Amino acid sequence: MNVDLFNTPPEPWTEPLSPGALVLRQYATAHTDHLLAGIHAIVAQAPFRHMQTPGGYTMSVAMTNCGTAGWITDRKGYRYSTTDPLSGQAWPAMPADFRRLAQAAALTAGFPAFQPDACLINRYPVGAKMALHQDRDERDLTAPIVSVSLGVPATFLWGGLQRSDKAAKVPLLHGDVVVWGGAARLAFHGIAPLKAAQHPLLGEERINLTFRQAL
DNA sequence: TAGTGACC
DNA sequence: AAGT
Repeated sequence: MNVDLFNTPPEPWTEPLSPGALVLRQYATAHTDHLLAGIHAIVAQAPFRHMQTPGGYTMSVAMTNCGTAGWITDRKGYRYSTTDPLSGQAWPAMPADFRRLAQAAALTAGFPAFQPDACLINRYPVGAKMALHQDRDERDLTAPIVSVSLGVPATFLWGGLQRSDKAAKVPLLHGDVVVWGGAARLAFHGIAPLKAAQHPLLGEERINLTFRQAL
């Protein structure tokens, strides 16, 4: 009997999504306590808020940012801003270990030059969703996207380069990391309405960290 | 920032 | 419109 089976944390494993896109299962699991502590400190400086879309609707996902730049949306459009519109101050700094985790994940996925300067923090209450969209507000589209899932499971919608392409449904669990770039950089993606569930660390919510090289 | 396509 |  191998006692180690019960004491060794799970090794991360990798699942290809499409050319240029990879799911790194459990990649962040060993660091989630630390990530959550960092998020709590960031949120104390830059609280979650429900932003408006250019169409005038309020997003169901609550957002904040850390890093040199933060992604924002309002009636005027989508963009990156070096300041938090709520405070007029710079976004909280990106913790060094957040950045290292994102860079290590990018390296594993074949993007050794990733220099993230933006970390969008999305909080999904039960029922929150994100419609299919492309991440296209970044300056250098050769840099990948790194997405870290925390809390209750979600269904990631992974589409193609055309909005009309059928999206695959990919379950994303606490600690999973998705990296996409290259041929997949402009793939449409989203999140299905969050189903009610309980997570030991996060209760009824999901938090997603999206690392980007924005500037 | 709109123009689409899906659609009940 | 990262919306319904």
